[in-house]
Amino acid sequence: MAKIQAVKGTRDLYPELFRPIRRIFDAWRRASELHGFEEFESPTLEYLDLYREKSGDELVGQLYRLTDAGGRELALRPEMTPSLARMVAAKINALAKPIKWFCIPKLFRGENVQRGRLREFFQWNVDVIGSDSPVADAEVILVGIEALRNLGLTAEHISVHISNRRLIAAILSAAKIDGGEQAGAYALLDKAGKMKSDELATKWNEKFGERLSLDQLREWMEAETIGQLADGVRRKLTMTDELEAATQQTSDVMSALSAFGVGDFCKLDLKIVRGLAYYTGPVFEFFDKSQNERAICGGGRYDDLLGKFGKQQEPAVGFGMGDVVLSLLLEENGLLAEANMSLMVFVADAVEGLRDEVQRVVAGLRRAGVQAEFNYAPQALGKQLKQADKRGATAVVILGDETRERGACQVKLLASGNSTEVTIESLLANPRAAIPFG
RNA sequence: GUGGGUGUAGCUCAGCUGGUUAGAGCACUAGGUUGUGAUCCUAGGGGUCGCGGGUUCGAAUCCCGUCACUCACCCCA
Repeated sequence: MAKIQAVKGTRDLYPELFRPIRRIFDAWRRASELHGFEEFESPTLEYLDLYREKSGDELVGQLYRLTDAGGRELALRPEMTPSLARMVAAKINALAKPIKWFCIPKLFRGENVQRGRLREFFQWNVDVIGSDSPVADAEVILVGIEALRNLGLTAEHISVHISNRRLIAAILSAAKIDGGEQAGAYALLDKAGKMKSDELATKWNEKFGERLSLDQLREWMEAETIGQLADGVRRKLTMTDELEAATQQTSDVMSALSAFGVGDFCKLDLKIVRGLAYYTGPVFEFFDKSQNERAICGGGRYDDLLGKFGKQQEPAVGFGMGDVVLSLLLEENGLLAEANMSLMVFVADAVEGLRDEVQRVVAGLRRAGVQAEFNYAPQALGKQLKQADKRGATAVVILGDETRERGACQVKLLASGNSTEVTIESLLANPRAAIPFG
C-alpha cells in the first residue's frame, strides 16, 4: 500500500465520528464542573524520566519515546497523573486544599491494538489532592457515575467495583506475609481467574500455604460487603491497628457513596488490583454489567506520589476514564445516537440581484445566535433547498420579490414543507420567534 | 510476542471451479426541474483487484512470499 494511512492504533476522526466523542466530552465536563472540579492542561511531551521513575514497568514498556534536537529523551504522555503530581507539587503551598482538578488529555501507549484498546485515545482524569477523607474517594467515584448517567447509563448497565490495597496488605501482614513477599502474592492472585485452580493452589501453598490458606483468602476476596469480610477476618486472624484502620477506611468509602445516593452502583470487590504501582489505598474500576467490555474507568488513592515530586507529602485520589471502551458501551446500548435539536437556518435567494441581501441576513442571524448557512455562488432555488436539506437545516429563509416589495421573506420549515411570510426586520430581531421551530 | 480472519470503487460487498473492456447497492457530481428540497428517472466521475514474484496463450481468481488491517491470547492503563 503506497498510500500513507493513519498510524496503527490511531483514528482519523471525521466529523461524524468526532460528534459522539464530543458528546462524551460534554458529559465529562458538565459532571466535573457541577462537582466543583476545574479544568487544567499539561504538555503532551514529557521527559522520559518522569515515567521511568514514577510509573510502573508496564507503562514504561509502552512509552512512545523520542529524542529531540538537543538530545533530550522525551516521551508522549501515557498517563496524566505524573504530570498532575509535578504541577501540583510545584505550587503546593499556593493552592487551596482540597485541590479538585480535571482534564481530558490525549494519551499515547504503544500497546497491542484490539477491541477497546488503541494507541492514541482520550482519557478523562479527575483528581482530588490534599484530602485523606474517604469522602474524597467517594466524591471522585460519584463524579464518574454522574457523567455516565448524563450519557444515559444507569445502575442497570454499569457497576463500580471497589477494593482497597491497604486492606489486602493489612490482611496479608496480619497473616505474617510481609512487605517483600506481598508483591508475589498479588501477582498470583491477579492470575487467579486465568490459571487452572489446582496449579494456582500448588504455587500458593508452596510459598504461603502454612500462614494463610488460599481457600480462606479467596473466600474473603469474594465478600460482597465490608461487614461480611471483617467478620470473617476477625474469626481467623489477630486484628492489628492497621487492619482495623483499613477496614474502617473501606467501610467509610462505601457509606459515603450511599450517602451520595449512588450506593446501588457500587459493590465491594477485593479482586480488583490495578496495575499501576503508585496506588496506596482504595482502588476501583467501573465495568459494564454485561461483561462484554474491559473496564470503563479505573482509579484509586495515591497518597505517596506527590511526596516524590516535592518535599511535602499530599494525599490524593483520582481516576481515568477512556473514550474508547465507553464509546463501545454506549453503542451497544443504543445510546450513541444524538438528538440534534439545534436550530440551523439556510438562507436562499429565489431571484437575481439579492446576493448581498443573503449575506446581510446570514450575518444578522448569526449575530442573533442562530447557526446560518448559505451558498457562496448563486444557484437555482431548487439546488439551494437540496443543499439546505443535506446540511441538516431546520428551516430555509427564502428571499425573493417579496423582499424587494415588502421587506419580507418566506420561512419554510423543511420537515413539514409549510412556509410563512415574515418581515426581515422581525426575523433578525428575534429569529427564534419568527421561525416556528419545534 | 503467539494464533486465527480479512485485503476488489469513498463505504458494504459480489465476482466460486482461470477466459472479452472488473460489477452492484449506498455515497458523491450533474441533468430531468431558471420561485420550492426529500421520492423518482437519467447520465457521469471514481479501481496499478494490498504489494512482489511464479505457473499459464491468458490470473482479481491457482501457487509462493511479503505487507497492512482486524479479532483473540499474553499483558494492562
